[in-house]
Amino acid sequence: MKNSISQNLLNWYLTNSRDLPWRQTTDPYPIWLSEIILQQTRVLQGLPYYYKFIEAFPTVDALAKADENEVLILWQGLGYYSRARNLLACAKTVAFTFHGVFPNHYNSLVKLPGIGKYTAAAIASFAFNEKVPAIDGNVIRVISRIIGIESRPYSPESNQLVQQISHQWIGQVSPARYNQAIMEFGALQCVPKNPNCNVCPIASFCYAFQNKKVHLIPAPKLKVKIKTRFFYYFLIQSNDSILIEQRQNNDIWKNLFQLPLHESSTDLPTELVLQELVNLIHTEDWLFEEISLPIKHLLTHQQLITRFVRIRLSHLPQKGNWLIVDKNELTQYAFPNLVRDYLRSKNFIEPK
DNA sequence: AATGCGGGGAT
DNA sequence: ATCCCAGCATT
Repeated sequence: MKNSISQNLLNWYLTNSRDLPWRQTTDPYPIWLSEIILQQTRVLQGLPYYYKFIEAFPTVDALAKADENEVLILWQGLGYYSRARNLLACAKTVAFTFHGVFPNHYNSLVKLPGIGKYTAAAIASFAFNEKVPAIDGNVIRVISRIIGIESRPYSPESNQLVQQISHQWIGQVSPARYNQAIMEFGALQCVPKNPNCNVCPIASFCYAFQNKKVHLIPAPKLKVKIKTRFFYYFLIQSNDSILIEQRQNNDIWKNLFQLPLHESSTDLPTELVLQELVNLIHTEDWLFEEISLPIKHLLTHQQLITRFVRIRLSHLPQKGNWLIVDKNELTQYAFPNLVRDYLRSKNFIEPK
């Protein structure tokens, strides 16, 4: 006998699903690519990136031959850049170790870089119809509300229950369809805030709706404390060339490029900022042009307060990992949004 | 089990 | 402002 809730979800999906490019195929390459792009990312935000990647790299073998900066340039602006680095690492493994053929089981997929439990289940079910539930934020919300899981999402109790229910519901229907349907249901109908339960086909089975707890389930995540960092970037120009450097530590924007930076944990007066500039370039022979107002850049877990200092000097010093690049070559480097937007505002990079 | 990692859209 | 998104890797 078919479980009525999963059957309702599939029926709902039939008439409410979006037409998305990676849903028209069982080829694991576009499915994998879309899943990596969509980790912690809304479909509408990821869609243009998906098209860019498919066009630049039509196959996993083509992607495997790219160099990392090339991939980061296409990824620039999407965030969580370890996804891009792992995307390339995974492509290389598939292309060179598995001769261009994706593993076709969950247990093999989950070992690849950048592929965790959710993504392995998504690929295994969408491409190979393996019966493994893909459990993402949407699924946790939908199941929590229907069943009435009031413990915090991702807690052991919540995980245990969601797993159990998922296996039950995926049992009698097409695994690929079921996973698509419940996620789409969470993304479009059972949304986090103010879902329209009046048109919900499952409301009569829903614990949260029946008990007027839709706004209480799932329980809110714990808040993380936001750290503040002060960045002072130096646009150091000589003729049409400027200095850039690659970020290398285990920190935000790893492997992306930026301008020479001084970082501080406190706000600094302009004199001190200029003193730090002198410490960096070891010369007093420069022409101050301007210092920008502080620009606030919000990340999930920290806020950056950034000022850009623009100077000119007669010739650019070489130091550490600094690169001297012509302004016409800047498109060959991947920058964080913050830096790219500033370079754009100064016409070093063409407007979008 | 907790933490770090981006950027943007919806409310 | 606040929440959270087709999560993963590291500690």
